[in-house]
Amino acid sequence: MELDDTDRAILRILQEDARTPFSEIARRIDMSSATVHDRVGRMEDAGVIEGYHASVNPKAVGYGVSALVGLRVEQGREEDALERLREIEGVREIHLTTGEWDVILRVVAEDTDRLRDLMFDRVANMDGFSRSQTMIILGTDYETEGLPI
Amino acid sequence: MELDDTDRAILRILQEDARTPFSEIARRIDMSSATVHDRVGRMEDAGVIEGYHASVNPKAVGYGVSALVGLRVEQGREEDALERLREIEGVREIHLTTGEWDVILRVVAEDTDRLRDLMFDRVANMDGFSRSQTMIILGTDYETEGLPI
DNA sequence: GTTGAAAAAATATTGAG
DNA sequence: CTCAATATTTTTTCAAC
Repeated sequence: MELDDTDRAILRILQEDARTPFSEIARRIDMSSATVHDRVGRMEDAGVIEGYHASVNPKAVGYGVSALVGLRVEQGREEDALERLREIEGVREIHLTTGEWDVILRVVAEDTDRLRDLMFDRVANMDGFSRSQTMIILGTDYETEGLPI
Repeated sequence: MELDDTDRAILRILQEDARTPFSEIARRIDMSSATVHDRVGRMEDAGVIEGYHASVNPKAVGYGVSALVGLRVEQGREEDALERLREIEGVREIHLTTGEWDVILRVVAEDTDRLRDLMFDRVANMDGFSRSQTMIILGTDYETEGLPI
């Protein structure tokens, strides 16, 4: 789908605050709210907008620790290994990467003890991985909400 | 702020779809929508809910490549280095980590050429970093929307 | 594609238990 | 804290340009 400047302006606003009323978006981009409605609907249908999500403070729901985990996968075990990773609670993202690691996970845990349990009981001892490294996120200095559009 | 099971149920729904009408949430958790409204407002005020964001398909807006970038920061240059990283377009997250890297960035770029520009012109040659490694994300196998609540 | 206006639906507010 | 009822605002639809 081709996006014009109006679409991009709408996306910028919705990335920032997905609950901005269409009437307010319309006012800001100087169009009618029916147009905004129409364009948003088309971007949703086309998969440009993938969804709307509340972002929840991890600490408020008991997750004190985040980490990135690099993994080396044994040859031929990829499919199986990934499938088991997906089932582990606390695993939020699984990325296939170039460089030092084949897979990088992003995980959350209640505290460092639980993170250790997660890593040693469920990941490190899991068949199919030859090496792992846990990089605990001490703090997140910066995080944009969305892409530069 | 203390969260009870009702609050958590609301958070689960809003993480999944931030535009779910309060009336629909009320129906699902078997409460009135005024209650939902009240609880959501309090969770917003308390910072439990940090915001609502549309998630945009990166490819649809021209970002074909994502990467994780590990960086080593020279002693005493941390503040200054981080500040300059924040200003680079395409840098979406800056995490301070334990382990092999001091800082891990998450970046997006239009294509691998642009990623190379970003990395070599703007990051690798930047003062204050002694080593860097770019891990291109070949694909994301799995990504949860939000936390396990 | 866009619009203004009407209809439908949702959210915000109020007052009381 | 929760609710029902009401007031307000937003979303959605639609004929017309």
